[in-house]
This record gives sequence, C-alpha cells and structure tokens, in this order.
Amino acid sequence: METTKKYGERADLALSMWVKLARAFSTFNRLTGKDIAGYGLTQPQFGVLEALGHLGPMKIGGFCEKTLASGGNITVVVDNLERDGLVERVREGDDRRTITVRLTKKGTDLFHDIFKKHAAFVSEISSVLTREEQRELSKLLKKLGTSLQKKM
Amino acid sequence: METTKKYGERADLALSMWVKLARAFSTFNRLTGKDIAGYGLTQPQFGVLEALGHLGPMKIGGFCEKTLASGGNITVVVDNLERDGLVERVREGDDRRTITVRLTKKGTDLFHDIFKKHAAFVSEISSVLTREEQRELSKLLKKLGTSLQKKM
DNA sequence: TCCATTTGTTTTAAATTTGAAATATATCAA
DNA sequence: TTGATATATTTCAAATTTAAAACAAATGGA
Repeated sequence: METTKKYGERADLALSMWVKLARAFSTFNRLTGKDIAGYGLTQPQFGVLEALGHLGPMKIGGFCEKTLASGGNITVVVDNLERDGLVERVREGDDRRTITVRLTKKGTDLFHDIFKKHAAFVSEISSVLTREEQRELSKLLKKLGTSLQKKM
Repeated sequence: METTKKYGERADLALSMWVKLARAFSTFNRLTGKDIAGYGLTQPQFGVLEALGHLGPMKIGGFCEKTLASGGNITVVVDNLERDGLVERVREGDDRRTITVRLTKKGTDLFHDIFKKHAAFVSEISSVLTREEQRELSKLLKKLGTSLQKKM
C-alpha cells in the first residue's frame, strides 16, 4: 500500500484504487481471453454471441452499448461471425436503416455448449474471493461504473 | 442485479462481478484516456512516463510488468518518446543486452507538470465513491488481482 | 574453450481497434 | 413537398497491439 503522500491524501487514494482496478481487470481479462481463445473465438466475437444468447436478437447498435466495442468495429466482428455461419443479418421492422442480428442454429448450439464451460471457468477463477467478498466488490464496482457513466 | 439462476448461484455471482469489473474499468479508462490525450500523449506513453517518474530509470523489461503492455510494443512506445526528446536510452551496467531508459530534463518537467493535473482529475472522478468505499474497493481489487496473478 | 540454452530487445507481419468520411434512410419543421 | 438535420451502418485509412521470428549477449556445463 502506498503510504507516501505525493499528491495529497485524496488523490493518492484514488490513484491507488485506479491502479488496482486496472491490474485486476487486466489479469482477469487475460485469463478469460485464453479460455475464449480455446473455443476458437476472439473476445469481441464471444461478446457478441453472449449478448445474442442472453438477450436475444438485437440491432448492430445494441452491441456497441453491451460489449463496449466502438462502432465501426462491430461490423467486422459480425461479418466474421456471419462468414462462420454463427449469426445472420436480417432486415425487419419498419426502419430500413437498422439491421437485426440473430443467432443461427449453429450459433445457438455453439453458444450453449461454450458458455456453460466459460461460466464454470469464470466461477472457478473468481473463487479466490469468498461469495461475500464477490457481492461486496460487485456492489462497489456497480456504483463506480454507473456513476462514471454519467460523466462521459 | 441478475436474480435468475442461469448457471448456478456461484457462477451467476462470478459472471455478474466480472461484467461489473469490465464496465467500471472500461468507463474509468475512457475518462482517463481523454484526460491523457489532452496532454498530447497516448495511454502507453503516459504509462511509461509515469513509471519512470515515480520509480526512476528502468530497463525495457520493467515496463512490461509495470504498465501491463506486451513485450515488443514497448519498443515502439519508447521509440516515440525518444523521438520527442522525453526519454533516452542508455547502456549501463555490465549486462550489455539490457538498455536503461530514463527521463530527459524535458521529460521530467513534462511529467511533473501533467501528472499533478492528472492526479487531480483521477481524484475528481473517483469522488463518486466515498473515501471509505475507495479503501474497501482497493482492498478487494488488490486481493483479486494478486490472487489471479498466481493463476497466470 | 566450446556449445547449448537462456535472457533482453528489436523487427516484422498479421490482426484489431479507432475515428472520420460516406451512404442510406428517417424525421420534422417550414 | 422540400430541405435540414438526425440516426444506423459501412467503408476506409491510420494507429495500436500482439505474437512470433530474429538478433545479440550472457550463462553454465562439458
């Protein structure tokens, strides 16, 4: 723990928290990334499949919010998933600008198979914290994340 | 909060925590990234300057650990900082394979100038949490990060 | 000494990500 | 209806990131 006051007590506390947030995320992300690569998917691809599997068909724009990936990038990710026969683009509804993406049969099967294993993996590595600690961490992260969202 | 048990209680809790960790990191990272861009630096460049400013001269390999950037990438970052006259590479010590990087006068001045502002910025956005919450969050993130490190 | 192995850094090519146009369609007010 | 503005998606070029190969130097055992 940093004890020297370099930038004042408040700033030191905030900087220290930010470093720990970045490190915890980075390490967790690397571990899950390896797990996902083991299924032959990239992380953004997995994110799109996950959103579709859990939330149902959605418009391209929906992925930007859900997977936190930036606009033009989703196009490529969906292109590649479509090429692999996992998702399909359909025009539906009255707004012809929007495109709905949905899982194919193959995509649905893959999702169910993979995500169960992935959930077990995430659960396993998270067990370095007790369930109570996980609940407390979730609560604080949620407050931080949603509060910051308003500053964007 | 997710209340439906999709993958079992433990897995749902872990997945929920992981989503919140990713979102909080992403949002925080975007905000600090904008602040850093305002100083004319990229995030990896800022990370290298920060490491040098706080920890003193270090070898290339040191940045990989400190800034969590992957190997060959640091070379480019240091190249660009050197081009801008902010850091310099020196060979010193008895191992001629290693290269020590250190701040130039210009780099030191820039570091002191911008890091104070950056610290204030991080402190400001972190104030959405009380200091007690920040301490608690730090503690849990540290435990998570260091425990996961061992699984890599 | 010599050779094999290890370590530290750079180079290279491929993949990814971003942001800024470009395109197509919608909406709304005059 | 027209024109201006807004929204959804794609295209494109530039920057970034990664992993693997290449290179240089150090180490340690035969």
